[in-house]
Amino acid sequence: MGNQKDKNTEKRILESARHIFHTKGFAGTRMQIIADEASINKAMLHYYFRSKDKLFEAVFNEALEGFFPKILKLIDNDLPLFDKIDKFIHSYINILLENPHIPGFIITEINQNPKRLRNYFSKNHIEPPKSFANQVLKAIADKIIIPIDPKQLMLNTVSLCLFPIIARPVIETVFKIPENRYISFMEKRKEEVSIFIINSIKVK
Amino acid sequence: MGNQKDKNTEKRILESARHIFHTKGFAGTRMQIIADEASINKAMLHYYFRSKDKLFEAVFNEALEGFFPKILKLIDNDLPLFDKIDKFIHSYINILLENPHIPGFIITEINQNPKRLRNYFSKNHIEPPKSFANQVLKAIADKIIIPIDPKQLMLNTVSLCLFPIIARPVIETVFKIPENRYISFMEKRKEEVSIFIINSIKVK
DNA sequence: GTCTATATAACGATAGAC
DNA sequence: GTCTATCGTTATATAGAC
Repeated sequence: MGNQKDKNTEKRILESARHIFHTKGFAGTRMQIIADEASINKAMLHYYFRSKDKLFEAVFNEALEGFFPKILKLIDNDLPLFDKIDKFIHSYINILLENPHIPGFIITEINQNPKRLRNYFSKNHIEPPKSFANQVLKAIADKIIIPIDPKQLMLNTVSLCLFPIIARPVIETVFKIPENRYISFMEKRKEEVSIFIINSIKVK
Repeated sequence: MGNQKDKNTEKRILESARHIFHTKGFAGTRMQIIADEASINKAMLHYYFRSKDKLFEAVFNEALEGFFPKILKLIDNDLPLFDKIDKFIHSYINILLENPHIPGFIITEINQNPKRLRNYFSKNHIEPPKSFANQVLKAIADKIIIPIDPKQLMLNTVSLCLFPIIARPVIETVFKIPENRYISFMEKRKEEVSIFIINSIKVK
């Protein structure tokens, strides 16, 4: 049926567009390449999405909506602080290994147009999680961890997980890690980062 | 004199090309924009650098040569481990604040063509610093620090310094840090990162 | 909805006058 | 060495047949 075919074509276009935009960025993407990868005609892209800008917007919004809420959810639970951090790191790196190109894509495009993210955050009422900050401050008051700015702790955790994903080819070259061993390097890293962070803040 | 004017023009072109390539990347850069910013004609770009590729190569190689050697030098000294790490973090963040677009530029372009960096490393015989790894292993043996893979320690340190520079607009939005307070946020961060790392590895 | 063919604009690059 | 004018290509986008 027509309806069925529509969906399949639109889906195929979005899949290809995702792949190309994520890896090449907006400026590096050619509509022809997306069409080729979807095994359809270039004109179909415009039939379904009107313009390159509109197609990009679909892919970009999808990336934002599939990423930030998922991550903020990871620290929205009642676990004790150390368990929460440990679980966050493991889940976060898992998500990153499944979507290795999303963070670099978002950062690159936001660098080109910072307004985009601010609009998204204000439109969807996304807030930095106060519950986590309060939990950290309470742990400090209870002498469970040493004094630390919750923002810096959060940023440290994200940095340690995210940077090796974004800069993978650079790190492979500098540390001479073969391409096929990088996944296991990151698997091992989950535990190392978790220990590293908890060690740093724990009162002994 | 002709010679004097040559140098000035070539220099002006390179300055503009640097700025545009660093912020927009290769695919996002237009020769016309570089010419406009240098207040010269587009034809001059080709007179001095033949093609967009050649001009890019000049800017890119300059970025590599001005960055990796400078950083590797920061850990090539006889300081005790904790002093070395502390000094590295302060100097490294200083360099990054002076050249905030270089790391993102290098990472983006290397992601498009990983061979480039491998060629640069092998051609210039750049090696991961063994002296640092040995110093870490000795500190572990001497029970000064807890057991940790030197590569992971190095990667952790770089991640904590570099990621906030690369992802600046994202972090500003997520943590609601005003643009004009980001520099002081990073200034403060120097000390926090230093404490964070040394806390994590120190035997108490 | 899907294709081919084509319009239109932008970009990199060159020719030629000064 | 510097400019204007222009060529050749490639990119996005549309028209029109099926």
